[in-house]
Amino acid sequence: MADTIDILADLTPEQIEAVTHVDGPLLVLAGAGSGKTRTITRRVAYLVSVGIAPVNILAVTFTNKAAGEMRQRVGELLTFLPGRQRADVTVATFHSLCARLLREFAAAAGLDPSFNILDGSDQAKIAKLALDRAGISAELLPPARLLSAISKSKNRLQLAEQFAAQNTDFSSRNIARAFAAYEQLLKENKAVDFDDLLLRMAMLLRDNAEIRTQLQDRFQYILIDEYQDTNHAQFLICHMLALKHQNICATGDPDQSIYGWRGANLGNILDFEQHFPNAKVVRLEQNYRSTKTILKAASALITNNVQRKNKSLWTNNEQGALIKIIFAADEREEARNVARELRDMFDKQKMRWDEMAVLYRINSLSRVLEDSLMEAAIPYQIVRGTEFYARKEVKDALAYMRLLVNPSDRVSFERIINVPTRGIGPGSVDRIISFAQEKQINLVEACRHAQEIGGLTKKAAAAAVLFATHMAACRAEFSSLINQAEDSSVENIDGAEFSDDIDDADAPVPDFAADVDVNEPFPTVSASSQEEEIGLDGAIDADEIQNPDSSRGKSRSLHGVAALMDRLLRLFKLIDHDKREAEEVERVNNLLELINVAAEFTTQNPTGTLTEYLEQVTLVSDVDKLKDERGAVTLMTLHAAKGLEFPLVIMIGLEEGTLPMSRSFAKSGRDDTDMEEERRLAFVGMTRAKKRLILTGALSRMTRGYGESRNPSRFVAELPKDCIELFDAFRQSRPAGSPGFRDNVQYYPRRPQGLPSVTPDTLRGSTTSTAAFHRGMLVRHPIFGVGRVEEYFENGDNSKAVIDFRKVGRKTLVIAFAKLERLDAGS
DNA sequence: TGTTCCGTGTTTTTT
DNA sequence: ACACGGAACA
Repeated sequence: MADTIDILADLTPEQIEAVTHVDGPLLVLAGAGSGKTRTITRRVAYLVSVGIAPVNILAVTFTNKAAGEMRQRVGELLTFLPGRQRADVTVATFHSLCARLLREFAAAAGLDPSFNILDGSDQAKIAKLALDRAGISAELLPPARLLSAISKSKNRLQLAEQFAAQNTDFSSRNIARAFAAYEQLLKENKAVDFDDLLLRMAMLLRDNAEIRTQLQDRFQYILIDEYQDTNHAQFLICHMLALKHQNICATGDPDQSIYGWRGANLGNILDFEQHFPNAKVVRLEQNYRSTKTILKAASALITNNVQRKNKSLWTNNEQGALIKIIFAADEREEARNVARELRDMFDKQKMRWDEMAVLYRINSLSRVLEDSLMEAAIPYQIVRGTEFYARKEVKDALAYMRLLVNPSDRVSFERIINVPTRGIGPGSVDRIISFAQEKQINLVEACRHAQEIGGLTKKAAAAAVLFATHMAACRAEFSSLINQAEDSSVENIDGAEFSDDIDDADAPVPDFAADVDVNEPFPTVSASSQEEEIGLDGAIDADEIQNPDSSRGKSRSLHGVAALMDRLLRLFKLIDHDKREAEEVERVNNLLELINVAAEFTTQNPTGTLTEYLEQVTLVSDVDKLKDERGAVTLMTLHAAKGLEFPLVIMIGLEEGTLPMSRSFAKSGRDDTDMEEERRLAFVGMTRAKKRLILTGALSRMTRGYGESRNPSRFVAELPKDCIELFDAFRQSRPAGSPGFRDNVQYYPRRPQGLPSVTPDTLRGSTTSTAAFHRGMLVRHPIFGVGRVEEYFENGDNSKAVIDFRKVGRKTLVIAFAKLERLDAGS
């Protein structure tokens, strides 16, 4: 029926073996860069081509981005199928798959189908509350330690009770009590954490034979990617799903296991053949990605791990350049070295910015780097922890939606009941919450009856009632989007409950709200048009928002979640038009962007509910949002880089204490499991590089304000001498026993004092006159956008200006390199 | 009640 | 050095 020629085109014999193995367990041990993604994608297509129904195929990936890409590629390969069926293959991450199934089987899992999924910061809040409730001080048991203990326990499918039974020492008894309080709080909030998604799914499969059989028959062919990073709960889930039909295909690479700290169990992949007898094993050892030099160095490094299955990667690629190793005096100089190397690659090797990446062990290392990249006018994008969905205004807006779906969500309620400030202080909030608990009603319901709550000020009570009224209005208007919450609380709902006519009668929009034009949507902004929306005086034009695009003819109307969000922002006045500071402009832009995300969601998912939307935004990770941004260097952690590749990779912070991290130093008498994971992390980083690899470090690094002296990483010393060239800033002798560079040391030319780090070559093309700047004038920077000059220091070629950029805040720039464009004369 | 300022802890890595 | 939470003030 299908064109299997196409599906098997340009695959190696080993890859074909993996692709065409249809029935029975299969383990694909795929070395770095061995074409694994391609192999499993083709395998899905192959299964369909031999007549297996797409609905019976489940592919589990590590990130949502990987899932999206696979869905797309599989779709492209399945052109022989009608479009409708192409989308029937389930491609998901473990977490999103479990979330989906737990909603489907909520009753059996003992969950409310509209449960919230807590993100990291919500989890931390709950942990603090739990400690509070259990009467344990945060210094006796730090919230982070509690959370890690809970997470470990849940990975083993143990809840508070079993934890208490198994651990009886003093510290564990405290943890057990806090754990129980934590679980109680989750229940009250109708919330689950990330680990719960896995644990509850595993328990459901274990305890409910009927559902287990049903899902086994639904997912007859299962593919699991990045199998080396699965934890015990995930193992149990795939094991139970695959038990009946035994068609499980696991792919992974033990040498790339870097999530042991999160409970990943290397035994899952190492013992696959014991778990699934008669498993076929295919090894992919040819590397298509890197040069011989890079591959040789990475292989040499990983050979130092003892707990390891031997494996030899090889490649037909060119020999390639030596790996540069550059050590600097301190982290600022290291950052300048990085900027110069990037610039060189761009200027001399004609490499595009988006072909380069800088990788580091911990997020905090990106700070200095950003400064020097800005100074050198190198465009970059950062994939990091504090990003879009962690922004306060974004979390606030999402909390409104969560509360709408789930009026018992205390975390969201506490977050936004007084945002924007409406006179309901902490005391009033406590009273409302207690009232809700007493009367066994949800929090929004409690607000509706605020007049009956003793101890509230008139203002607070009125505000609470109004809040409830607005919530009810939204709920009514968008009932078709929100239905799941009703499902659980109302028995045998008839359709009329959700019909439109109930809106006005049940929950009228209060009159006073008429001053907000609730029917006029915000303009949706695309990234490119955002700049235009910002007036030169630094504030978004309120009229632009209120009367969007009438002049452009087509007035776009918002649908689905985007429309709901738009309504929420207006109804609850989440955008303050009076504040006209740069900060507020950014807030507004973030919220507009959030509307865009919602609109996008509705486009891709026309029948998507609010719950599904919220789930998506909670489960996306940083890497998922990594855009293929043309013309920007990518900065990210080594963990985030897994699965990616770049022609040039620069790894920074190659020091003892940073990579490897100091906590991984072998404790006396223990094995060095942690150290081996650090080595794998370095291995993953190195094998991301296709053409060029540069490793850098600093001999002194600022930590908590003061400089600490550092030694070069042992991993550098483990690289074969004929693969590397050393550059060393200083002749300093190093402490005995530290890996040193006594042989063949070339010295990096030191930068003359007082000169900027970037070579004068970079000045070519810059036509900026340094004399033309003064306080108050508006300028545009190619990367940071528009800003106002706050201070200007004239100093010849080294003139600097402090500029307050609307988007990125205040920066100090060297005029000669910053390529600033004058916008007006200022005032 | 809301805002500002100061002292404290904080840095692994993430679904 | 920085961000956050608590205390003091408006």
